[in-house]
Amino acid sequence: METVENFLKKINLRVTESRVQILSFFQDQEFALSHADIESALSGKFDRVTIYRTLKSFLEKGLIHKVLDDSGNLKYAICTHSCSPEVAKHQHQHAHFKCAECGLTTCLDEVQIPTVNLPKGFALHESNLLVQGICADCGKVLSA
Amino acid sequence: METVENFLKKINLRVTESRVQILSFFQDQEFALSHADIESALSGKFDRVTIYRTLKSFLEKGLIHKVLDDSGNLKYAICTHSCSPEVAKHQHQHAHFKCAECGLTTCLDEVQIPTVNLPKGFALHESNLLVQGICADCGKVLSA
DNA sequence: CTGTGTGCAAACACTTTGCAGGTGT
DNA sequence: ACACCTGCAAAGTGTTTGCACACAG
Repeated sequence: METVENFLKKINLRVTESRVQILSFFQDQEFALSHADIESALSGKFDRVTIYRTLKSFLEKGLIHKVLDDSGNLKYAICTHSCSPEVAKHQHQHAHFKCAECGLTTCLDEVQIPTVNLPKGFALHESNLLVQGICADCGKVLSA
Repeated sequence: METVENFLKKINLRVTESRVQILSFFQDQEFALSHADIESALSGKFDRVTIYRTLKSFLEKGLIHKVLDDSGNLKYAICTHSCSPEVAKHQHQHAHFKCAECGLTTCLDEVQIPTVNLPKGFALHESNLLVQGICADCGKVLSA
């Protein structure tokens, strides 16, 4: 078992209150989080700017990854074991589902993104698949 | 052969200078365009706000579709024949490639996005696949 | 002690809204 | 003539930067 504190140390980030709380929040959540989500969840405890900077350093260390959104507001989700921070340039193959009704975005760990055949000379870094629709919970409410 | 003017009439949009020029620009481009791209290409001819509103009405009419971007800035691309504006809710299955070096985003028409198996009760509306890497042109320059 | 992180203020960038006047049909 | 579209101004929202102080190592 790995504490959040040890995890931060391991990747050479100083253990500060905001990092611990934000990272813990990511671990508790099963949904992708936007800056606004974090800000309101930790309401008032930290400055907006600190949250921006914390997200940026987590991104650089490979702790979290971007989750695309069709509204233009990026979200972030914690990297699973498959994205180890040790590897500088690891391949991300992320699939996510966003519900148009409740707006929540979940990771679809089981979905395999096929390797696309790029034209000659193209190099692949990363693939992101965003599936949009209505989740089971919202579907029930809508049809009721 | 279909003129831009006739196309606009067919979908019940008034034929105005800004719509004609923006739609023509989309047709001429093989890349997805952001609001800023359009603004600078048509520099000064139209107000920023007009461009926002034009994009919005094109979107509503199904003339263009959103293209996801990992920078948070949405881009747009013209819908091909497969997205007819007549169909109110047509399935979009778009795959795009974005070059990390030049930043250009191209449609990958030939790539098939597999239908993902969603959990029970989930309804699918749309799938977007964004593949990122280095395009052939930038690859040459970088290795030179 | 030293370098990094934080909070505050301000700048900057992006998008939306209200309104008056102009234009397409 | 009438409804719709445009431009301008302003407000709203999201993000970045500079600087002084605080804190982790």
